[in-house]
Amino acid sequence: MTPQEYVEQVLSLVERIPEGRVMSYGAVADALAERSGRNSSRLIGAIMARHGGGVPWHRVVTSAGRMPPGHEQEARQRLLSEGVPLKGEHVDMALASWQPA
DNA sequence: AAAGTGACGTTGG
DNA sequence: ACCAACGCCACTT
Repeated sequence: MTPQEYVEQVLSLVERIPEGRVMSYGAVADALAERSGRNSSRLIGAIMARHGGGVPWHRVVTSAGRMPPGHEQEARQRLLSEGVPLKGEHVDMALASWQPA
């Protein structure tokens, strides 16, 4: 699978994250690991940074529930408005974390 | 081909 | 609970 195809897989998956739920970068990488032969949370971060504009990027956070550097404001507001359980400044991963069936 | 890079993850202080 | 230091790994130069 070419890098471009992988990008499409990642974006497709992010589009399937339901409102009010989130996935960590690592969880996205894990979910596509078998299909893609890749498993790097850092790569997901890079992909979201460059190609995340058209998908619900705010539903992808760090494993600790932190939001992307430089977009904390925007992300927090969007998450709040769609009912993602927050715990102070971070997402309550125990409640919000989702993974595909 | 080799070195640089980073919306990460984990661990130890 | 917060942060720095590492580890990591696939992309980019």
